Amino acid sequence: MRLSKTSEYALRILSFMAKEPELLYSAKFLVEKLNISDKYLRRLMTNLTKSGFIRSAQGRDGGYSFAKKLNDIVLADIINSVEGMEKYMGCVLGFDQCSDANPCVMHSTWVNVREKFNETFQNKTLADFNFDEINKF
Amino acid sequence: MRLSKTSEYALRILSFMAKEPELLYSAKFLVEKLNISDKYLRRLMTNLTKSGFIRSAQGRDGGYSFAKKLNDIVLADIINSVEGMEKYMGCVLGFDQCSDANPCVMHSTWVNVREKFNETFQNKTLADFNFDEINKF
DNA sequence: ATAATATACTACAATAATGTAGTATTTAAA
DNA sequence: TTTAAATACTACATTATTGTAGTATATTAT
Repeated sequence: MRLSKTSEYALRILSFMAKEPELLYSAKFLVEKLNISDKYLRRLMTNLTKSGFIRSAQGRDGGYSFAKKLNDIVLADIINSVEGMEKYMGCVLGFDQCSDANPCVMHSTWVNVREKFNETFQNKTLADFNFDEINKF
Repeated sequence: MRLSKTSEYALRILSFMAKEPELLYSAKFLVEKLNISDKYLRRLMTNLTKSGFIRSAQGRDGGYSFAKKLNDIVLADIINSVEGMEKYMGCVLGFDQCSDANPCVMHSTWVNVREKFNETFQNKTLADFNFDEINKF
């Protein structure tokens, strides 16, 4: 029930950009706004660019902008691009061999919770958030 | 959507003991069965004893047994005793200041997922698992 | 040309989480 | 009284995650 900083940051960056999806955002500007260290953010931007969510414009006045429509950017795909959803889909008791066919005692209970997460992240895109409401972050 | 090893182990130990809740389990036996290092397990047992889930019988032929009825052992309380549920209840974007009153853009979506986890762990006790089924772990 | 901004590396530092080692003491069955 | 098994510490080792530093090169508006 917690994502890694890497996943948090990736979502934080893209959801921030999604508020004004037509703009071009410099790494410098994002660093100032999002409280993420410069090098860490740039490393993530490289991943997100390679994964095709954003494109980079090099040279003076360059920066990053969306390479896809917001409704084509699925949250689970963002996680996958920076570290992989599987990381979050393991057995609650930590048994590697646990599966539907070979379940631990808490398997069905946990699958229930886990699928709520998975479905939400598979079904939500960046277009599904209402940026007009008074959201501070 | 992932618990720490500490939480995993605590649940692993207690759910193992719950299969035969009347028995006394030595630390040595649990270590052999559960693939958790000796010192780490003992440290956890001390926590779980202090929290009142189990009691320790010292001396020769000692070990651990339940100090409560299984239906009084709530999963969330186990997590709380070893590290705290709050750890799993934070903002998905990692904003400390994010709250119902002061939400991030993904707040309502995340609360939805988070509460599924929270409710499940607040409502399930060790008595709610069917140990008669063919669960390998 | 210069300046701002990007890419692409490599390497190291700091912190948090997990795991291991050791030593001394207490308890209670046999 | 001996012994197995507990408590209660302290300290260190390993690994993973997160964060920082530096250097070299490419791109494009001005």
